[in-house]
Amino acid sequence: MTRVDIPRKSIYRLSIYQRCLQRLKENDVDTVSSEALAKAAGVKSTQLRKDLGYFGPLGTRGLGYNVDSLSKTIHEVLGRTKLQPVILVGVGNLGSALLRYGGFRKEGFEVVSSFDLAPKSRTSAAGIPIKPMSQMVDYIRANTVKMAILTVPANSAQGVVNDMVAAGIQAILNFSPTVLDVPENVVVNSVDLAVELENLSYFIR
Amino acid sequence: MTRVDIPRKSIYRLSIYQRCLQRLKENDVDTVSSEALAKAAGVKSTQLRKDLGYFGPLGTRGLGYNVDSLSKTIHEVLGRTKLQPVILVGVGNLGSALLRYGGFRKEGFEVVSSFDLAPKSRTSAAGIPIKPMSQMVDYIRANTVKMAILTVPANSAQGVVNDMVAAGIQAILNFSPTVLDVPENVVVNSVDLAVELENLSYFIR
DNA sequence: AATTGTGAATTGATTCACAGCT
DNA sequence: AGCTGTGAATCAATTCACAATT
Repeated sequence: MTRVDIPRKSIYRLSIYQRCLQRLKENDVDTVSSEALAKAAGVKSTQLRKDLGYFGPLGTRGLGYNVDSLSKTIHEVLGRTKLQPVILVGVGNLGSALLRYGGFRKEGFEVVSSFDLAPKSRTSAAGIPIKPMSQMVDYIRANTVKMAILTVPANSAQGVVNDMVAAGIQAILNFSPTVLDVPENVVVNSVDLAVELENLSYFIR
Repeated sequence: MTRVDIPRKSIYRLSIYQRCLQRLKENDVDTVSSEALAKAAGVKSTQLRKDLGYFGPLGTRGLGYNVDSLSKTIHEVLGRTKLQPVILVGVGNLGSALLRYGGFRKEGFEVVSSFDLAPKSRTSAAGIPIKPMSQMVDYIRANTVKMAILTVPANSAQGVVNDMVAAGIQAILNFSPTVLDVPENVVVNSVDLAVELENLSYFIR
């Protein structure tokens, strides 16, 4: 079973299951049924089982899943076994908020440096270096950084992306309101706040 | 053709087409083929035509789509004909960054007020009122607000949601890292930064 | 007795292929 | 001649149903 034929949405849900498992662990629950976990994650139990099924039999029939070991397995599947360095590019409003929002660290990601065309200071409020854009490419190469968070204005996004991809970035979390063109070995997840709001507004009467 | 049987993903893409049309308009292009527009939006031309097809024949065979009128139609379809009031709940790091980030206004959304358990000041840097949480429900009712941006910690999210839904909120853009339980007439779009990163990390070698 | 794991059936979305306009 | 609009075909994801296992 190669990685490619597992639906991307299943991978997505794995992260959600992981978060639910964490909460169960905090409450000292050590076994959970697909029914219960699915409910917490907001999906059907059959879907949960199908999702987990891609990675081998992980549960015990008649009993359920061991919270601790399932959580460990998902961790491994997602490739989250060690701290992953990430850079953030574009220290404007949103960028600096994300730097301040320390929540990534807890999940195994470390924002090791940020970059901006015209840094207003040398470090962010949270103590993360803010370097001039001109140093980005060298930094990515020197530290073999594979992940980037992109919070630059829409019109400069594609140019920055070309540079980071050439330097070795393989995954981009894009907040710039634009469609990025990348080679197929690079993966992009886009979060467009205006699109999300616009989409919601369709559904209100 | 009722609203319900149009795929949600099509609605999503409408917003993206809209953005591309805007850019074309800025460049004084007045006609565009499905081929060209689809390329700009990063989708196949057949998909674009199918998406638009749900809302009637919008183009001219042999010619393409009129940029201006297509843009207007999408605007209407998305229900974005007048400024839509939105509240933001939870003025922490992320919440205050979003208040500062004025980008919504341009897209037809106005953050009319924000709420926090313990407001540190009466207005945000951008001049948006920050009111105590206890006033949220009355405010929603008094101003018939239908949309909310939720940026509270995970453990208080569900409680806040119950209150806002009871007061009349119909659509929620949720940044709290948790699964929300809402009645089916309420729609939630969740943006979970940690999940997005985790998902990306699966795809890097 | 309970609950997983999984082929088969179903439902949903995308793409094809081409008829129908301009 | 060119390009849209759309039913049919394909491809993908979800759900069902039940045998297998503890």
